[in-house]
Amino acid sequence: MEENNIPKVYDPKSFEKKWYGFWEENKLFRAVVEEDKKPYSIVIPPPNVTGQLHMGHALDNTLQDILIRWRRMQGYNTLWMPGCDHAGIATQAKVEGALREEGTNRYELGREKFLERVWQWKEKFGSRIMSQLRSLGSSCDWDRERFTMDEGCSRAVREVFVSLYEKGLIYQGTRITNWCTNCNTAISDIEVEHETEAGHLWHLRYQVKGTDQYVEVATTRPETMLGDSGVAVHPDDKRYTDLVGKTLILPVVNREIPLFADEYVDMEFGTGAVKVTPAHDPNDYEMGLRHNLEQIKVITNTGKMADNAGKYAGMDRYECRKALLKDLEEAGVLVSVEDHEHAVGHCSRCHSTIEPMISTQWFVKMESLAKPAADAVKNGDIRFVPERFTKIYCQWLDNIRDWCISRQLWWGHRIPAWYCDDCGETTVSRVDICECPKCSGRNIHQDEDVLDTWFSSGLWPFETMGWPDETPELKQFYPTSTLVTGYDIIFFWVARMVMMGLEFGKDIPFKTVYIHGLVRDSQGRKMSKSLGNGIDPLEMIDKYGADSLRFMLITGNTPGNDMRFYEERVESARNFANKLWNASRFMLMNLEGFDKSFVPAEDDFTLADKWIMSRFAKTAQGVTENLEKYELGEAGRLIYEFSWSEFCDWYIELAKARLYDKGNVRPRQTAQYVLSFVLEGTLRLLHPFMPFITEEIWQHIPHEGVSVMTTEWPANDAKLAELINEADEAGMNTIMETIKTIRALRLEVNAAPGKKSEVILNFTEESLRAVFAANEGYLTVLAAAEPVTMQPAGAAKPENAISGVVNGVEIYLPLKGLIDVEKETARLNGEMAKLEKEISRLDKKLSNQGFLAKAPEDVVAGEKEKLAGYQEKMKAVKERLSYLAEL
RNA sequence: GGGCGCUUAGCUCAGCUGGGAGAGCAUCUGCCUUACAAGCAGAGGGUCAGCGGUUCGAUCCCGUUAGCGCCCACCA
Repeated sequence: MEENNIPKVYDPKSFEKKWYGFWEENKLFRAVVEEDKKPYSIVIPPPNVTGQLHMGHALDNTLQDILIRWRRMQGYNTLWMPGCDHAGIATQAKVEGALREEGTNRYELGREKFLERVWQWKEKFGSRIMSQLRSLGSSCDWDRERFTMDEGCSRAVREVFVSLYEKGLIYQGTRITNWCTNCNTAISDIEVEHETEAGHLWHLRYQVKGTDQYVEVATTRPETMLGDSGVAVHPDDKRYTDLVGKTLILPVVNREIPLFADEYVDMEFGTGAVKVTPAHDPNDYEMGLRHNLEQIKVITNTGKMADNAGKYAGMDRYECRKALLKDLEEAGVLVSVEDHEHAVGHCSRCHSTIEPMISTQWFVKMESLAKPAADAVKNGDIRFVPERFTKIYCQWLDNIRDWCISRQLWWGHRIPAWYCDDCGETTVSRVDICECPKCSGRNIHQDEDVLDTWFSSGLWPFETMGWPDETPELKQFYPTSTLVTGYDIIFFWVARMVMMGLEFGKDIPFKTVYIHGLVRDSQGRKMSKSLGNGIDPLEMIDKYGADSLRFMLITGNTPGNDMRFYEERVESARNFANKLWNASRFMLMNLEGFDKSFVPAEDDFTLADKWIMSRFAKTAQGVTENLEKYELGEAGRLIYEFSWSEFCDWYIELAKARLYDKGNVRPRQTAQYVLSFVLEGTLRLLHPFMPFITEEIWQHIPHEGVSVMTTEWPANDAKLAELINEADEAGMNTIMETIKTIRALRLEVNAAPGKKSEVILNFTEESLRAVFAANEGYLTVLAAAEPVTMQPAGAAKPENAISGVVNGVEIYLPLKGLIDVEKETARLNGEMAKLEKEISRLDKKLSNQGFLAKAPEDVVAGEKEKLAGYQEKMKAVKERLSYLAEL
């Protein structure tokens, strides 16, 4: 931005990359441990290396960057730790997809070669993501970039796994888990999404052995009958009392199965008799254990019918259902079918229907870990913003079940367990072993499975700081200050981090959890690949600049709520940037002769100077307060309003006269001083929100220091408070109100824009006259008022004029020609109606004894003042009306 | 079956410890006024979802109803 040749339009592309490079070269994001400095730290929610950043990431990282940049300016020693997540199942699926297109698959490739491919993928997308974060402006300490599968994280994972195993909190078990037949792996409970679906309830009858009697059962999944090993009824169910203990013949299969009683059964539902399939239903599994039933697995890991399914073997589970139902019907076993809505579990990754399946998996015992994690939030050590997420978090932890952590995948942290083929011993070890510690046999092999991705993400806050070593980083930056993330991963990630942090980090992992919502499309739909409604943040950055995107994402919505993405709103943020750009351009064009050392004396300042500085001080305070409350949107809005509606719309206009009058040096220098002071301060306030444009402008206007990002946060300065001046603000407000009224009146009479209007002001509040007299020029410049006659309240009022009134001032625009009496009367009548409404409201309020007795004094005084103001206006309006009536 | 959120201007949303509503976009009227037409100056538009309650006073607090959305949940 050279003074002679300042681009007229804001062009973010011309400088965003440049400044990011500048910040990095100067190591301004670098966090260095300095024990005497107060720390502020954030660990990034590591984006998955599956692909590229979406709008949700843009929001998440903008929020973090604002907090980090703000705290940095406040003088904290800030650390923003960046990195990526290996995202086991998701990334593996991506690479497998790529292989499929090449006509091969991971089994053909083999484990080792496959993993090489995934690492290649990781390199490509990991660096792409990091470069996208840079485009957004994220001020991460890149020298510390981590990956959940790098050496350090792997060591931490190993340590935690073994340690939990030694404590008896990790165990291996063969039991029923959620199985995704498509991903071909077990998944944890929270990876199952339940959806209500319209299905059927098929009623089947099972013959009681050796009799003509039948027991009717109802099922939503008839194909599982092939694996039935019993039928259960409630012990109190009189209908079945006589039959309990009898044997039934399972149709088609002709297996003999027991009819038994179990409390679990709901007598009200269906027929009160439940077919029991221990191998394919969690409840049946439990009943099976209680009654020692056989577990007959009739569905394979890939969703086909198993060999023991007789003629149905090899069929897909749904094909089998169809075929079986036909057979059952023909055999007269199918009694009836009714429509039935029920919740069906789906894989959160691929959305295929989950099949409960018995398999051997590793689990974490959660109870003893969950309790302290819930307590940390209940007792306030960790705070959720917004607060309502506390309940959601606690409810989950209070009802937690064991966590299945093994996955039948290749991409991930391999489970550090070895099996001895000679003696059968299982060894869990911190280091790889090649010999069985029990029998010294060398016929050992490592567990094939890998850990749930969230197992390593759960260690993120301390594993990235060097744990299990006791590092200076841990000492200074752990616990971290704030965690910023979406509500969708509170259970997956936040809760796990708290549990792991308390258990291994020996402290909570973060003090505040700042939760944001989802970014949806303009119709409120989730952005997704399949819908094709996703909007690429980079595309928006390319079109409008990162600052505009950032500003759009954090304003106009409230913490924890979803937001809709409208390109129009990015455009409007861009317009704001452009406004700022031009304000700076204006200043630079008028900075000739600027003297850095010049400091105005108290009486050099005009009313407008003092007013804008007071407004700036209040804005700085308001912004700070809102940032402290995590109301980033409100903070951004305050800056927007101040810089546009006050600084640009009023102050710049008012400063022009002095700036253009080059012969009058001191007033001109004062205007330059104030302009520069306020603009520079505003840039600092805005920097966390819009880092690029603020740097670009700041570097071109008078400044001290290397970068705006290392300047002091304005509200830190105690002197700022001294700028606040209520009396000057009040005086200026009256002038502004007067100007607006004159503008409206001029429009009313279609005054030619270029022509001045004569204005007569009668002051009912005499003290205002001096204020106006000293600043008469404001009216001329901003309201085209000339000449302006100022007189006391009692002075004669102009006859042929239209009028307006603000508190303390009656305003008259004398007209050369005749006034349109009818039109003016109508206008004033409208005015009067509004005033009457207000006055009667306040009258009523102030004659209410209860109000007078119970409302706070200042409120009563305020209402009285308002009433007096309205009454005064009313008086003026009525006078005018009666005057008009006489014409 | 529990729990939560939302309902405010035509649209999208603010309104943070109760003193009678704001922004952006859209609409209408004037303006190419030497920073900015990505702009300037004006204007219109809302019984703050319905009903009850607390209070001197409710968009805000409590209860309730309705609509929408989300989360949790092992009734076949």
